Amino acid sequence: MPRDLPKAYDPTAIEDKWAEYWVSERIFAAPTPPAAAGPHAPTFTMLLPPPNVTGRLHMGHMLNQTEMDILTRWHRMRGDLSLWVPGTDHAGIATQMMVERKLMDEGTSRQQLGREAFVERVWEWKKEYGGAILDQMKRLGASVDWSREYFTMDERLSVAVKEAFVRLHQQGLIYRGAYIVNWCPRCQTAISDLEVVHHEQAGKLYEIRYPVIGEDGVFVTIATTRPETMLGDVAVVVNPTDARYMHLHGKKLRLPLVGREIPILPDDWANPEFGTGAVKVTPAHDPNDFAIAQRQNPPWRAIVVMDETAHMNEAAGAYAGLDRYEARKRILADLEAQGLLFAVKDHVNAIGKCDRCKTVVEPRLSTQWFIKIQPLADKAMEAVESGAIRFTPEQYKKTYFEWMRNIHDWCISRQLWWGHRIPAWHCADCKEITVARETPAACSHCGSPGRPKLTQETDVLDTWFSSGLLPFTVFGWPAQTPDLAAFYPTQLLVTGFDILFFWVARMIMLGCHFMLDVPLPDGSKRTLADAIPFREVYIHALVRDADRQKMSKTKGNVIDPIDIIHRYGTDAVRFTLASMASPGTDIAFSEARTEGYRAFANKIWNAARFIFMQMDRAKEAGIEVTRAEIASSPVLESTSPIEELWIASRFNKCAGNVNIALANYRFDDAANFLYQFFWGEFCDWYLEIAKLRLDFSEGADRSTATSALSTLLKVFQSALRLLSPFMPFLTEEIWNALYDGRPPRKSIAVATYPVHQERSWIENVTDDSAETSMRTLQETISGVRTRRKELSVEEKIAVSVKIAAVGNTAGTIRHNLLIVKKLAKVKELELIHFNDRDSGGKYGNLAWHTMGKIDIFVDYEKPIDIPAERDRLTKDLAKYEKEMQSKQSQLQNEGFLAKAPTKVVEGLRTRANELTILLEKTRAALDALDTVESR
RNA sequence: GGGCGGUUAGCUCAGUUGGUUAGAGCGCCUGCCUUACAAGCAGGAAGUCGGGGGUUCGAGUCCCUCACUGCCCA
Repeated sequence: MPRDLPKAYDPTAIEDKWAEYWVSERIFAAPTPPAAAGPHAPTFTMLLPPPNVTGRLHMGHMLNQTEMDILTRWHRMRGDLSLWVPGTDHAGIATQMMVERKLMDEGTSRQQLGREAFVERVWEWKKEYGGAILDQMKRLGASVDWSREYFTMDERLSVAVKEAFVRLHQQGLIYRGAYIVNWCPRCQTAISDLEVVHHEQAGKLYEIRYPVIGEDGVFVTIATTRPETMLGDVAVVVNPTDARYMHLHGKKLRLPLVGREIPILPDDWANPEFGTGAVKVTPAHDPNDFAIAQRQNPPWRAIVVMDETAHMNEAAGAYAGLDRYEARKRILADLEAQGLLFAVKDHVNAIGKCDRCKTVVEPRLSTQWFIKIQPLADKAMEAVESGAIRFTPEQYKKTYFEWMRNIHDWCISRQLWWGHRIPAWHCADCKEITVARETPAACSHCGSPGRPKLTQETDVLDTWFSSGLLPFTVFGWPAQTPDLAAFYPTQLLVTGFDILFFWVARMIMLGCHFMLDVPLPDGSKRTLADAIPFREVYIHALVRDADRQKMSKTKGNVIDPIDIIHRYGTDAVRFTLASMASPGTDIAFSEARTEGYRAFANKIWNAARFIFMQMDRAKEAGIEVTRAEIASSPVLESTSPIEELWIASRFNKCAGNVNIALANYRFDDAANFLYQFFWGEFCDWYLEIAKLRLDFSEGADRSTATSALSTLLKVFQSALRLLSPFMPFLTEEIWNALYDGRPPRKSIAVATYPVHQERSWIENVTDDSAETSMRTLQETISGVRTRRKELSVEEKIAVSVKIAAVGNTAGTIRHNLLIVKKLAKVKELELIHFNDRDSGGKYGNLAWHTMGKIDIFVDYEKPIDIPAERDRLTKDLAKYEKEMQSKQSQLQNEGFLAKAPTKVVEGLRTRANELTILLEKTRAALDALDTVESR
């Protein structure tokens, strides 16, 4: 491991190397704790929301994984048994589509291949391309346990899915029946409510006249947005209170174009305000109409007028074979010709499209499998209500309850070939269904032999059914494995709100349902609080582009994380996402910020270079800090140099803050604390001051230099550990280099995470005193620098300075004269007593800057820019006067004095006193200017 | 139609149970190649906290209202 690092940080040169190292060395493998060994370290377990096998890494994944990785690395370094389980999802529709497209290119189709061969082809496809997204994950440095990688179609998971289905069926929670479902005519399968996206579209509302039978020239005019479905009408309903139609209750209508007689019925669904108040009822093609038909319990049957591809079927008579939209045109033309099209009005209606392929969904009556969801939802609500599962941000709890309360039975069957085939067999003899774990030998109803008589259900299960089981199936359920005992319930789920219902809610429902039956490791009965799949849910926001636009392929504003990583490095991208990830707020991903954080990485890189240079210089002088010493904590005493006491104190506070921030999912705060510490404190002040002692040349005080270097190394390696979960690559590289390639652990990722307790570094000193003193020095140095700038003193020129300060402050400056002189470029520094200062007289010919407790007089022979100086002072004066006014009015307010806490009142008084001095001095300075001018 | 958010510096965002002078990054202005870093250093400017009203000694923060805007569900 060479210590001669290149001048500029080049992430590409190191990241691949470490990504591979972590995987090949199995740094992140979490072994099953031995069952008999009694209590083990606390576990931190998390499931990776499985990406689709067809997927490619996008910014959302990267945010999600960055957050999970930071948390996992944090827990791991804190000593928890940390397990992050990766895997992919077989994504029924998406994957099937992908392979079908390929087959089309080859001039064949899945129908030609047949089911078995097709599924074989999908497996081949998966083998070849399915690992792409996980390979991308490896590049991110995601600290998952690769030995536990799963795929939802794996044999062991398939067995579990079957088991879950059979149990639910036995429990009467799965039923099969003819209901209206969302049907995608392109995918040719049923899809669940959640897979339909609604959006508004400008459409038309057609008013059509249905003749009343037996009353010549009398019509009921119905309003519909989808006239083609009228072919399947079985009734017209009107609101029972609607006076316009009361006399027609029980009468019949002649359905135009078809000629069928249909009844007029009263039903509350009909809204007198909407359209004409009369609603046609097409139970086979509209969910509301289906509900009406069920309510009305009619003697007639629903009439399906379209086929699976949304073309009109033979029931549509003359329109058979037409596409639904073509049929609409023809029907409208025919109605018009017959004078039955009463009106066409503009109308905005919400239409549902297939989430996957964006085809307009056709509600369709078909036979499907459903889960009776209410019993599961009840437990799932209780789990959250009782606080067993906690949401962050909390507001998502409301959304969750809202959905759970209005939940509908879940259609879990899909007319696909790729997926978990439903373990049910149809009997050719008795038409009954046998549900079983294995292919049954005989029909469980009539006993007909399996082979020729029983055929397996062709439908497969919704992909989300299997992913909903993952929190326990990945650990071996239904078997009671040591893994399940050790790792269930998992601690946390990190995900986007877009799958709150799809996945999160279903995991909670299924977890609470199935795991309640699994006893706890000690054999006792499990309660709901331990049946839950995870104890916390952290929901992150959406990653948008820099202009807050949603990323989409059509807009062409998709940011490819891999591309960004190539340009800025993984660490910088991770840090960007972390720093912007404040709960509940979407992230407008800004390259400018990534650039800034690449600069941050570079800053640390160069701090490392500087430190290594010092080590080399020390070595040349025969001084070597041992690896063991670097790895230890600094030992500081009250006599230690101020910058060491200070940086130790700041580091402790930073460590404390970062830990607290992470515990609260405040990735943004954590990132900002680290940024501020490394750059604003460690580099800007500590390193600069430490330089004054780091002199290993002949004749220099080598013990001082050695001690300074030793502390520097210790603080630096501690800080690297603190940063590591956020910038794992950079810190790994530098940490290894720091130990000359022989670090105390295999990876910084398994080193100890700093916590606030390292305050014991400075047991003998109150850190506050160090911080107060250091603040004085910083203010003094900044004050001189500001004053130098105001006077346009060239940076190279060292100036003479007089400083007037009160007791403690003066003492601090006196004890650290060298620091002030070096950092503020001062050649002579004279401390004068605060009371001796005389702005108008003694030092009137010197420029000065005032800060309330410290007055700084910079001696500079160049003439003062009087107008500029007057401008500045006048501005200051106005500012102080304004503030003083508000302070005084508050201090004169009796209500305030009586009711405000003493601390606040005292603070105000102190500030008022300070302002008095500032005002006085500013006025005096202005007067002095006049004097100077008049000379 | 029902529900939930958001509006703070030029941009993107923090701002805890109401409390002293509202913060950060990027950008902007000025000056520096001070050998760890120009992906840098030093200094600086910039906000009537969406409008209005109320509660309070005190409101970016709590309440009401209006405007604009985003999302979820139907």
